[in-house]
Amino acid sequence: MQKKSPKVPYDPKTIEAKWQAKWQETGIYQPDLEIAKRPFYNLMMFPYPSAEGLHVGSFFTYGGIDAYGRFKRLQGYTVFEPIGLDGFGIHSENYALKVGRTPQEHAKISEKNFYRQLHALGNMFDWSRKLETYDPDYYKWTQWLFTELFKAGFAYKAMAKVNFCPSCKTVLADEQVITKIKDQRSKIKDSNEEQKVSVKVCERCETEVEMKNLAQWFFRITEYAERLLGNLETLDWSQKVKVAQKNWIGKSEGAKISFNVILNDSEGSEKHREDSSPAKRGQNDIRLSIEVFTTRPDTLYGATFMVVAPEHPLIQSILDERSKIKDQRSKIEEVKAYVESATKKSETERTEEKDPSAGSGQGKTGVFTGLYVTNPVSGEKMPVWVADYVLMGYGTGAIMAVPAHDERDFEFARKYGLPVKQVISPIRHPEQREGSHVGLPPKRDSSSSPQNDMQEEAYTGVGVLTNSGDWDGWEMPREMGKVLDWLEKKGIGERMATYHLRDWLISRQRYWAAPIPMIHCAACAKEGKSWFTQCHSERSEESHGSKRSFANTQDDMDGAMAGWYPVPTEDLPVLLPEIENYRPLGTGKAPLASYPDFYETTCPVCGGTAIRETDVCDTFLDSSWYFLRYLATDWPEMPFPSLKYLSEHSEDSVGQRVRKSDHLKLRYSEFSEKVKSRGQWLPVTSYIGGAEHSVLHLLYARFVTMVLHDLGYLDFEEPFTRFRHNGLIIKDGAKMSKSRGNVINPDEYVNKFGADTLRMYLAFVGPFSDGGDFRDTGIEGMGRFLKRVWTMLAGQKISSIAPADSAKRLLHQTVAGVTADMEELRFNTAIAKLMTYYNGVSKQETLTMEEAKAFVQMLAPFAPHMAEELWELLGEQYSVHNSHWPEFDKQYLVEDVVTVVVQINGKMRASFQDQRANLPAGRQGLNAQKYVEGKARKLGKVQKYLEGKEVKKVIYVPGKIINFVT
RNA sequence: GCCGAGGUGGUGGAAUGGUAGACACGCGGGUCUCAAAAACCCGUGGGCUUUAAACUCAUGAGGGUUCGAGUCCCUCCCUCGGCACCA
Repeated sequence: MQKKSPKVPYDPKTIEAKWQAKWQETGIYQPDLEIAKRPFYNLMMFPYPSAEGLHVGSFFTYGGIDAYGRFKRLQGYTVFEPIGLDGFGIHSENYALKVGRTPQEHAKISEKNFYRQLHALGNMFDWSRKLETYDPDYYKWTQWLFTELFKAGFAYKAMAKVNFCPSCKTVLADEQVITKIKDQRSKIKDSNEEQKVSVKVCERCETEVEMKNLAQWFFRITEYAERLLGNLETLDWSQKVKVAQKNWIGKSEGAKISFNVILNDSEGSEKHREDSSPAKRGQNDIRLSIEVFTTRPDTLYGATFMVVAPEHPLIQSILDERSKIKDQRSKIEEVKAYVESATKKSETERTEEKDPSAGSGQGKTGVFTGLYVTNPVSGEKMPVWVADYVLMGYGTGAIMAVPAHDERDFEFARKYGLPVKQVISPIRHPEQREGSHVGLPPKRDSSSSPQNDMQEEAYTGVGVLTNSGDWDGWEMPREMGKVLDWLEKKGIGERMATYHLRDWLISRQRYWAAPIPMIHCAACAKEGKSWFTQCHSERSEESHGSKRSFANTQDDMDGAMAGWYPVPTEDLPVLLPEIENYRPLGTGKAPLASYPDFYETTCPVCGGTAIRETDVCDTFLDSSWYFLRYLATDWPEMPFPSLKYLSEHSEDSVGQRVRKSDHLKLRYSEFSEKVKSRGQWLPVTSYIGGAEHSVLHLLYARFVTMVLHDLGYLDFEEPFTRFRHNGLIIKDGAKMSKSRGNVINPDEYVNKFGADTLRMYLAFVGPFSDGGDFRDTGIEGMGRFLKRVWTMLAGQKISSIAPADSAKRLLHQTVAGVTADMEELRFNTAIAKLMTYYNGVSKQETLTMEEAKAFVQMLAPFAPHMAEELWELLGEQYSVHNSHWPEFDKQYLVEDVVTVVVQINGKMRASFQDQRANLPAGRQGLNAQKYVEGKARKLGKVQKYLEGKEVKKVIYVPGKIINFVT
């Protein structure tokens, strides 16, 4: 091949500016959302605009996702690739505070910086449809979403023990609290030991969270626990993320069992009962039993005591009654003191003291309440204890303790000398060993012999029930169903599942977020009026006659939500006012609570004075629906393409009730077709983002989509058909952040090497789904590669003749390999194949047009600017991104099908088949003869060992059977 | 403790059960140059060997299945991520 130097040297700066301008000008990345053929919604998680701007990690992620989108585009899809900013939130607010600007001012600055960097990256973003969550045109609909959730009974305000970050001065959702293992000096006096302590900290600032009792807004995400779990199976998502969600939802199946409280064991309560009027007694009867949740109802006969959480309401009321009895007073005081101290402790303290793995002292604490319950199956009397190892927030807040078969109960029983009763005896399968279809052998065989009640530890393995009346001999857990049936038949218990998932705590006591669009009217509250009593009926059938029955929450809502009204849609958005002091207060109140101008308003129902909610929304609400908004950023009248919304708000909808709203001028006939067409983009075809959002954003987005579906606004219930996670680029083993001072700004690399080189380098350096530690050794190598490609293609005479067969084979094999890699987001190996291809092609005598074009097309996803320039130099029409991904012909993939047979003395000893096409990339250039011989040698070696003979020769004929002559 | 993902040269990392280390970085040598940089060419897991060929040992450790194992199975060790008094 003759090397000619190109007329122009490779100048990424000029090239990149030129093509970015041209893309913008021609609008090739702005698909018409209403006539798109083969729509492909290529979504990436929009960035949270921090002060430091994008770092190389974002280039790694966004560049990779864009490469995938461009690949899809070249495959003939109409790709919609939007971008925006998730700009509300603490991070920006803190930064604004630090530099003494308002968040609004800061947002403007960082917006400019982010969009500049995102432009420089050269992605095929549709810049005509960007959005920012702090834009009133956006958060108007975030607020609308809140009100819709409220109206459907999914939002409620309640007192709850919530996580509070003293540094961020706001409450946090459960999902925003993470457990950290810290090395800490022991808090125990006179101990200087370093010990590992697990601490609950704020996800953002890693400050240890406190528990506070505050009135907060929640979303009933728990209502959807079962569906969120069940649907996971149907989703094409990274396994990793599915597992994380499954764990977070944390379903355990078991039974709810009622235990009757024994009241006649003391005169006092007997007397109390006699005093009671029949009506009051009826009330008492409800309180006379305590429900527990257990996953091991089979061990019910082994339940020897009961433990309730310190916060358990039942215990509180029973204590109140008992305190009337004189001789119980000291007991009561003891219990009260315990409950008080336990509830005061932080979650961390509670677990810290009792976590045996933390190495600290004698585990669990608790006190006897003086109460007894009856074991419903054995009839035995069981003392009721209160202990903080039982959590109010899980199950029913009360457990039946089966010390023989539960490690925690065992520990507690041993400490307080409570009885232990063995009811499971391990199965010994002597001859079952082989065909055993029943699970595992007992975990510990050394430990507890079942006959011995003086156990050393709890036996939690499988086994057969003993000492259990009718149940004796049933095998657990295989025959658990029999136990449940039995309990349900007798009315003692019923099947029940509990979930780790808690309701989504949505309110925040900060400033830079969407105000919660709720109004509280004290006058209405007094009269017990609420939105549910005043406004609900008028829209109940049409709006909420969905699949879900709202009846169960309805009653609660009427009472608990007295005085609360959502801001009417036509009054949205509730604008976030620019206030002077937006610093968080730390009092449990938000900054807006200091601004009467903001919160003073009138009641939408009675017209009296009322107060706005001053808490703001969790920013995860902003991001839970943004992918819907991208499709309607040009529609101020509608949150997202939704026929239901349109029909409710249009003025001339056929067969629909006409709604008169001054600001809504939608015409049904005009919009319905558009809405339908745009709806074809949903659900999102491909979503790619960080795995760190497994249980935050991704779960919330699923929840919100499900609600919108059930309310009729969407016709699908899962937002993201396919989700893949990208890896995280870290620096020196830690996440990049300004506080750590390890942020790598991509700007300098873009300036020095160009965006193409940086994109390609980042994509090449490691697997997309893993990420890794950033280092720039080797980026020059990628620069060299692109320069060489440039030199070859820009300076070379391209021959118009068809490539030779061997060249064609190399090309088609590369195309096949790269195509497969792109589909699976294996960008690093795709690029390696392109480099191998270059190495092969650069040694050829001539480069044909077919080869050059295909090469440029395959390069285009990674180096989009340079590919455009080369495409032009090849004399092709703008744009390479409008061309078509190269095809490959299978006939070139299968070079030789060889069957190798090893025969010794005419007897077949071994065989294998091999197709050159199936060889991995690096081996495709190998000489077939050599390859087969190499394998044969190995085979021969084995035969030599077996037969003592030597393989002397290999006969190899392409496409034919090979015989080894011995 | 439970769940998940891993452990391959000096480095990042390749390998549908079929020549382990593709591709790249780095390093060594060379061409060009007064010299350097750039560019280009050659080499580059260990052992053995002047070189080459050939041989041989190598994918955390140890077993197993197979004609053949980095890949599949079992046991163990280690690293990273998630969850955790969840009844």
